[in-house]
Amino acid sequence: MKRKITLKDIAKELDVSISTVSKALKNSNEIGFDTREKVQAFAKLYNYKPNNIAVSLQNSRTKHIALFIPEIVHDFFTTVLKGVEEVAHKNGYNVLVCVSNESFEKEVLSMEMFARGGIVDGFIISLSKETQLKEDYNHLIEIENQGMPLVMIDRITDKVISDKVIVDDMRGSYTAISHLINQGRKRIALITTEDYISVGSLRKKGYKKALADHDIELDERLILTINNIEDSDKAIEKFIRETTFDAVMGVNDVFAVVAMKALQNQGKKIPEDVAIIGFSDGKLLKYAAPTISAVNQHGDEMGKAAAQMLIDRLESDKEAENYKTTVITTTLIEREST
Amino acid sequence: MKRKITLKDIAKELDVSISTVSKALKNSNEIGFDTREKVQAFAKLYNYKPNNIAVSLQNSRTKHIALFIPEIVHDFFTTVLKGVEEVAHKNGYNVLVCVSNESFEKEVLSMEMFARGGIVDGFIISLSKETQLKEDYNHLIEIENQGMPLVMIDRITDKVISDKVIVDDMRGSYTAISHLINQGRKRIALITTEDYISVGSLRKKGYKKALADHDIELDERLILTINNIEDSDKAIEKFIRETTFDAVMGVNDVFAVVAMKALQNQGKKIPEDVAIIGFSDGKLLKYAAPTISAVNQHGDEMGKAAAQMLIDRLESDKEAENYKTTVITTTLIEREST
DNA sequence: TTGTATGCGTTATCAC
DNA sequence: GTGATAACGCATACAA
Repeated sequence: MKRKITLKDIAKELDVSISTVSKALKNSNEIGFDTREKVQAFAKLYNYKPNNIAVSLQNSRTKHIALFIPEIVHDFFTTVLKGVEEVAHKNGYNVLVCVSNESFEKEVLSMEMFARGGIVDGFIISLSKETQLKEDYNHLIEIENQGMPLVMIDRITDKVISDKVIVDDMRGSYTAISHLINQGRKRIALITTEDYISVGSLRKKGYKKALADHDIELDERLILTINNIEDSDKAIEKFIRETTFDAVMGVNDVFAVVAMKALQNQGKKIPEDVAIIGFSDGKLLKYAAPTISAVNQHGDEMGKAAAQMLIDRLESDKEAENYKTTVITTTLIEREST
Repeated sequence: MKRKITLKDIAKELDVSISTVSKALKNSNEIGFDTREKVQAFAKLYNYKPNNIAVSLQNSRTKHIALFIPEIVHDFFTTVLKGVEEVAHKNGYNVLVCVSNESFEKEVLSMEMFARGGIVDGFIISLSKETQLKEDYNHLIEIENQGMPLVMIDRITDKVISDKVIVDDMRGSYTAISHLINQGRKRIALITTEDYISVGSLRKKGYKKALADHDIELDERLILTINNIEDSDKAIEKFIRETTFDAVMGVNDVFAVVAMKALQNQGKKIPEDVAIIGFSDGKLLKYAAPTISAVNQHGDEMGKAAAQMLIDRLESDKEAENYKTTVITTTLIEREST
């Protein structure tokens, strides 16, 4: 194990003091030109890099940020990660990823360990399903009490005051449904998640508002609420067998694509018989046959925005407050299914 | 900013020395029972957690590992990340993710910074395309020279000696093609990447060997090499327009699904007219219509294996050597397209 | 212009 | 049993 070279090593080798080396490497003009040259040359030669740990201990900042996502195998969160990583690296920060797997416990334990251990400087989190169900946000509040910046993204809660990045879920949904209505669709179904999932509930609201604004009566039988993701496929198939409609929106990509398959199996033509729209920025809808229209959430933009907000907090010495909520605008991607 | 509580704080509060507190918290029986109780109670009350940075500085181990992936918006790497994260956390390690974006430069710079800065204890890496093209692996060799463990995964190189986790690409491809042949397919096309991508070239080998072993003459015109991922869609469509075959394998999920769509647009029935098979563990093939058969690479297993190998190296004090290559077996998932 | 001393929070060694 | 001290690698206030 080739030990890493330290200031001390350079100092000894060049027969100067450690602090001289330290200053020389910072090009401080406290140090004579010759010494500076000499030290810098030597450091370059031996490829000296300051030990991050020591620097961190010194100023108690790790230059690491944590990103908590509920589930990685989900195009949306993947793009969020990509966005976060990009902005973080650009600003000299590293990203620690924690996949909560929708588990409250993992979210809480990991968060506490990251926070109290001084492992990261701040957090970006998209809440786990379980957390949203329990409505227990003490771990987040605790983070803030410790003075650590926190940015919530996508799956958020109003119970915690912090910076937030969301998408205009309600509006996106509203626009999509309006689009379907304007195309002449009358009976529009919705496949959604249970209400405790913040985004699902907002999308349902947008759906309802669009219907109301266009004087279409709400028919609760056209709304399918998936409570168990495991057998969502079966639930959707059953729903489609038993319900008739001429358009359907899924609050994510899988719901939309599963619905389409079920409809096709029933001999329905897409989009002639039934129009379909989903939520996603991923490949699933883009490569479906026919391609499926989507409300694009711009996960990468959200990730970038969140990272930037967090870093701004970290770099500013103001005592925080005046928390902001950034709303990323969804865009409707029209494809063959509508 | 509520300062975090330290040993010193506890010591002062309880009027004992810092080292007493330190030992008491470790339940050392050097310390009297009463003092231990008292200290531990106090620590629990104030939720004391040792400062990781200080501990790291002490023993020069961060308990962080870096995962380098070329591209995150790719189901395979996503599942790898999931696997790595799971095993890492189980063993008390955190995962720093770096997305190289297929860029040699980003790979090298990030790697050096992680290594020389003492930010992580070890690396798991899947090489960027550019790195494989340049065949410049000095950064990896440098890592090893510094005595830091390195595990290469999936996109690897023989030029660097280290622990490796791969999938039996050649065999997976061989099995898939043989399967097609046994079904009576005669003209089997292959959509692949350029040879410098290690896995692409292996999959092509498996393809060729399967043909040879079944006495089918190789027709180079049935092989499409995608050199620019950007316009792969167009290249595939053109290929399909100009070439006739009764089966096709794509070396990833996108190639397979794009091929299917192009074929369907031509009025071909899947699988009656043309059988299709892809490489992937993601949703894209699973939710296609018809569902597409796949060589499952088990990204999560690979990730888990890689993380375990790395951690084993880190926790063992042996002077390394005897590097291992773990081969994860692919499995053929038969779906509707074959 | 350079060097000394101190501290960041721990752990470990050694003395009391 | 308990505590003082040094050390990890660096930065910085303060001497010289």
